[in-house]
Amino acid sequence: MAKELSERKKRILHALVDLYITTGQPVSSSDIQSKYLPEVSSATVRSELSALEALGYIEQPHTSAGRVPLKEAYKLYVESINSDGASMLTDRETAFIREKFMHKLGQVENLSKEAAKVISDVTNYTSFFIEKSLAGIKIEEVKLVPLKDNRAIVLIVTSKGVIADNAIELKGDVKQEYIETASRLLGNVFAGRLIEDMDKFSLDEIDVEIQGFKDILDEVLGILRIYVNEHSDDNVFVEGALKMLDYPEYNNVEDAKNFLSVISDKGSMSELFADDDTSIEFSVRIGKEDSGVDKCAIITAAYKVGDEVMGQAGVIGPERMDYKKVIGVLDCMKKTLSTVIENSNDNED
Amino acid sequence: MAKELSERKKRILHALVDLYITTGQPVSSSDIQSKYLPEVSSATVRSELSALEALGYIEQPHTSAGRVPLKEAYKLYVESINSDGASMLTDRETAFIREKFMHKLGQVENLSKEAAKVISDVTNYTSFFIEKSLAGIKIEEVKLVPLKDNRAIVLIVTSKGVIADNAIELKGDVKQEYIETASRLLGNVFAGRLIEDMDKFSLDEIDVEIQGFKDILDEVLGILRIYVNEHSDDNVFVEGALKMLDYPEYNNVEDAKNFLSVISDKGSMSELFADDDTSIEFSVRIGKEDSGVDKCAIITAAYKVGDEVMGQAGVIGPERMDYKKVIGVLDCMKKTLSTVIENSNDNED
DNA sequence: TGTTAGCACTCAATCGCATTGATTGCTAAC
DNA sequence: GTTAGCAATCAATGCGATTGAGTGCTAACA
Repeated sequence: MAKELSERKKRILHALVDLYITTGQPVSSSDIQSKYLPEVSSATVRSELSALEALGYIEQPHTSAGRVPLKEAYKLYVESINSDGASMLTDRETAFIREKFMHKLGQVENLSKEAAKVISDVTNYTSFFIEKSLAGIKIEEVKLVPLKDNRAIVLIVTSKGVIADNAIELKGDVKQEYIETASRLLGNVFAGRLIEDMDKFSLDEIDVEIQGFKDILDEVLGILRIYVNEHSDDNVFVEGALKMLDYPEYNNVEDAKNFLSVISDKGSMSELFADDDTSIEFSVRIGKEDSGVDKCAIITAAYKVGDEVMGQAGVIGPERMDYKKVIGVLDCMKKTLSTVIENSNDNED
Repeated sequence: MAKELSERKKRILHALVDLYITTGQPVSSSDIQSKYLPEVSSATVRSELSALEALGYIEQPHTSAGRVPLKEAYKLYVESINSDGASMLTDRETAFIREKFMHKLGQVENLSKEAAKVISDVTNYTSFFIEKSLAGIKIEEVKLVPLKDNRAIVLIVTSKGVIADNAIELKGDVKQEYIETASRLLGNVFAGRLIEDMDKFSLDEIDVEIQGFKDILDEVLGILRIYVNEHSDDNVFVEGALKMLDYPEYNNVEDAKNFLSVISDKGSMSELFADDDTSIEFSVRIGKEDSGVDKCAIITAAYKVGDEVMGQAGVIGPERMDYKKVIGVLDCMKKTLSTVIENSNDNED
């Protein structure tokens, strides 16, 4: 990438990618000339294309075919879109996204899934949403609720819902008073803490009036730890996985199968994005060889509430995808989601 | 089906299906003759095949090709397997299934999912498990747990876990005594009832000491109803969906896509089996035209605990699938699962 | 009457070959 | 530096010939 390309080369490259994105076919010099550069001849375009090919931006599938963009060409194309800045969605599309979420207030449960669905619906590509599942969830209260037969339930109220999985066994004499003291104590110890910290939290720090309650504190901590371990995997929502099969790039069963198997495995999905730099707003990756989703481009956006990264949303599509639109949708979704979340936080408090 | 086929016709038909299942190619008269009926000539087989074709058991894709079984042929084939009775699994396979579940005791949570996975792993076909989600779940206790700020949580303990989703707002003065009475009352009213009945349960039947508690009873009933509505859909677990793409029947993207879209939609899956007669142990359906999974055979088994149908497990594969093995696996799974469930019930009580 | 060998017939699949058409690279002129 | 013109290239398409697997039919046989 040493030198800057001439302005005309840039225009030709941009035109080529544009055409290739819409048609999926190798682009000929005359296509470019007639639709994008009527002021010069196709022969001129041809010589420019030769140069661009030598520079590694494009290639020919075979001698008598048009040109196809390579990764470097896409990168340049995406850059130019990003710097463009104009809104890339129609009003109708923006409205569609807004509307989908505005009446979803309160049901934060499936927000991520819904977001993935909307992204996929609007873009017509496969989309995903990776939710950092435990980030920022705070314990509000801990209660001990006695049941029959000397059993009790530990009720853990968090900022995002109630955990009340396990019934625990209480030994010996269970007085009302014991329950109350234990409840109060549990509240004191755990309330206000982040649930994700429970993994490395130690009871040694606390030693106020735990005579006789050590067991139960241990048990609750155990429950919390199990919960953290079981839920620490990121939640991955994939929507529209089958849409990829509509694009000719995946028109053979072998590739399709490979794509779907990566896409539907949460493990490999989390992995695929584990090393993403979430400080960057949008990241575009084109043709990550080793990933198993070869021949794909992946656009991701980091979603934050305050400074905390809540998750990543993104789109997986063919390299020749409609980058403008996708980035537009992710951006719109970002704004809409943060409005929704802020509102719902306000409502809750 | 008016007349019984001659013994030789049956043998030939069975041979044809056998061969077709393993090769996937049209079967010729000489194939059958050399591998299954060496005592006659291929010409004889040919005339028998002619007859079988006239009877609608088989057909030729084109004049100069071998024969391919039709639905009726498969049905007969499956019948003969069923009446066969011999165990159709290797010891190794049986052991594999057993082993997978024996150390899963207690984690009844994902049993259905795991079952589907094992079935798919052993058979190498797409498998599914449809779990009647609410069948037989009984409410054991209902408690009201006060939180801060005049809120409270309704804790519903069932035979299969705890429901504690919603915090409700209590109005006015909340005394300890009120909570206790309400808790007791809620227990009296709801304990012992089946959760699936809550949809049509009415409070009118009860009118003991509900002065002042009508509101809270209504609210709890509301929570239960919402729960029933949200969970009344059957849980559908599909495993190995992509395995179908390994078979040449689904070697074109269009069909593959169609298959996957049916398979991955819980709604259409439940629908597909809604009208199944669950009193039959195994049901085999070959080529259900209208279902969207054309060109498939579906084998299902009903899973019961006592008399209650807990779910249906099954396999979806190409019509020419290894019926012996699949039925064997479903049968083995059936036995293994009922052992596991009985044991885990014993442990619990 | 059922079975068999032999042979002609059929037809999908494959191969080879010529044709087409899109597109380029090159060259010579502007 | 740009352009028109032209030969060269090569995937794709179409078409006819060939192949071969497999059948159906017929006549002879047990």
